[in-house]
Amino acid sequence: MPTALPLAADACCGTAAPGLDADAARDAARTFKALGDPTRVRLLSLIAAQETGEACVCDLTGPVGLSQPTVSHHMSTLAEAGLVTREQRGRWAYFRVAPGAHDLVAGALAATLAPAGGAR
Amino acid sequence: MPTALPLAADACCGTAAPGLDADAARDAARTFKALGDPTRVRLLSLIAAQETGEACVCDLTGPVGLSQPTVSHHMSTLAEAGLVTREQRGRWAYFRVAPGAHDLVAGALAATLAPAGGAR
DNA sequence: ACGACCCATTGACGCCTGTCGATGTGATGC
DNA sequence: GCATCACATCGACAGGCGTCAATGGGTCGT
Repeated sequence: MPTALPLAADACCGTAAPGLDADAARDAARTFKALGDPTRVRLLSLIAAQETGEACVCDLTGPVGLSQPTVSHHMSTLAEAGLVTREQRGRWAYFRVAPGAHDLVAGALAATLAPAGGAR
Repeated sequence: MPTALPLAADACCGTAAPGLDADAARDAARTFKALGDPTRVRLLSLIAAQETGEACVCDLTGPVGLSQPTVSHHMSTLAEAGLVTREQRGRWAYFRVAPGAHDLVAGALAATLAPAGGAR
């Protein structure tokens, strides 16, 4: 719309190094956003804390104190973010922390804090 | 509401290891939530990409293409999360990535994925 | 075959959040 | 002193998100 003026970048503003491009930022934010809810953090930690490394939904509704559809919804979010994997085994759906979950988050963090690769 | 039944946790649900407590989960989620927006990720990466390691608001409004109040609001969010520090120097406010920003996020991640400390 | 069970999906509701324009507060420069 | 600049705050609005009750779709046991 009609904001053609550059808004007076006078004394300040040297326009130096550009950070992440919009795509990379959106990607990193999507990963972080999936962890941006206390319930999801708790769900993920619950799964990680299991001896077997896996848990079904009915294992999780109790500890978090939420309804089954809500937990299912959160698990969908986590799965879509690539943080957990879902395996349908018979009647139950077993979730486990995705193998690359840690690297996924760590990578997003590294990309954010060291956009130039750290070696520039 | 007559829902006195415990909802029948029959075959499944062994109630095994408890993950993070609610407080720790809320704390970790708060950190991740601050990074859960593409704009904030970009702002953070922009600051980190500066040669001097610092940037003022007017350095940031241009690259992200948002209004000054919006950028200021996001910076407040990042500062409140402990990810950036604000230093008022004369007329300008210089932001830089907080010294412990990386550890803050990495710690939250570790707490989430290894609630038992990995050694339990 | 039928009921019981686990889970996902749908529809709806309230709150939180990202965004902007307008205004206020300090500091700088003439 | 007064205009100008940089930034924060306020008020308002739209969209997204978390939550639940109700329903549907597979699977196991009898």
